[in-house]
Amino acid sequence: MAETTPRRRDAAATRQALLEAAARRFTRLGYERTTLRDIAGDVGVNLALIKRYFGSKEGLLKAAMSASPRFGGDGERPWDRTALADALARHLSSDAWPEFDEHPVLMLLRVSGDAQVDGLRRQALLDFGRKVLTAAGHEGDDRLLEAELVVALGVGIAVVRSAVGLQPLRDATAEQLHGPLAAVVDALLP
Amino acid sequence: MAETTPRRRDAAATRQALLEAAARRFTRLGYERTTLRDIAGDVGVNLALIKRYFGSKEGLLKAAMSASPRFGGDGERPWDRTALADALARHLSSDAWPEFDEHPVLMLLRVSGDAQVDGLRRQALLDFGRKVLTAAGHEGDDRLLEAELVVALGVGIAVVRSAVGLQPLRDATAEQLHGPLAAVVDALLP
DNA sequence: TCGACAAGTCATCATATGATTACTTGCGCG
DNA sequence: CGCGCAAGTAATCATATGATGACTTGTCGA
Repeated sequence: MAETTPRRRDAAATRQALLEAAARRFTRLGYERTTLRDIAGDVGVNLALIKRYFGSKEGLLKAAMSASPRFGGDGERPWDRTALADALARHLSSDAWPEFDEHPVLMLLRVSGDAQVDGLRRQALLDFGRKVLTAAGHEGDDRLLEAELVVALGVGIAVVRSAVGLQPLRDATAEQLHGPLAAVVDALLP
Repeated sequence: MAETTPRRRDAAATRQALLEAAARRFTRLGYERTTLRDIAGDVGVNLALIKRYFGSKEGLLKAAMSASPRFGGDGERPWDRTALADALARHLSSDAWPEFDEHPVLMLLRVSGDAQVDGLRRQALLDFGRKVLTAAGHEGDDRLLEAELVVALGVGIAVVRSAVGLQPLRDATAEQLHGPLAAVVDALLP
């Protein structure tokens, strides 16, 4: 958690480091249990800087959520039918997130209260559902419920792995998850 | 939330009322955001009583978690294969929990930190997984991963419904859920 | 070189909240 | 009736934490 290079007065780098430390703590501990002091401490910087850059704790949260990676968000190609189960298995396996309590989805859930934050969270999951739907080759909204069940399964896996650490799910590899997940996708969105 | 009958100095009733108010708040808001003052206020009683009966906030949480109903816990008959999807659909539909943020499962998740609490939570989900397994007619542990995926789906549905309120899942009835859930169970535990 | 401005720190405040101890009051039993 | 005890209250403390405004210092351009 301590910084590696002393980071000589570089606002952009400091800002970035704060965002990362914040994301880690919000994800692991949730909003209330992470303190600004701890985040500042992680980065090796003074508490007051957070106010300078993000205005408030809520502001920091929003920034961290906006910067957080999303399911199949970034460089990832649009999924097709077979890639869907694949991507799910990869993102949710212990391979991808050995630190089982740092999965980005968890930040969406551990946090609440502010309406704008709720919006971010909601949008992320809506996007994910939409993505599932098109990956499965359904264009209309007639299978939206089923798509949301796939989303729910993804969320549930992340939660169960992290918050509860249930075996054998906690240590399942992408390969082990792939079969069952493909079966579920086929069953729900044939 | 205010009490209905004035409740004349009845320790048992007061204790019970505290447990219920606590469960509601812990479930909706999580551990940190619920305050002892608010719980005491709900019941119309002084803060110090909580200490008297439960020792501490943690103690109250443990008591509330132990008293909370479980998936297929109480009077419910052991499930068989067909009853499983049925029970899942019922417990997770908007029929059963129109107050979508009061589902008992959520208390398991919103809370963390203490080892003993983690144990309670873990045990509840383990029991649930075991129950799924036997309901599906699998005796050994060879399909434990699949059973846990069913558990994860249940958890995920509750989370998505409550924390995010995603449509159409949020308003799905037991009837609407039954088909897809039965399909998933069949796919995972044939 | 040096001075201005952004980057960063310090000290302090206000408040919410859990804990705790001493007190009061209603109820039932003899 | 009245007394003793459990049920309940009041007042107060300690502390953690977010917010803030005034201060210090490093860096970079002219």
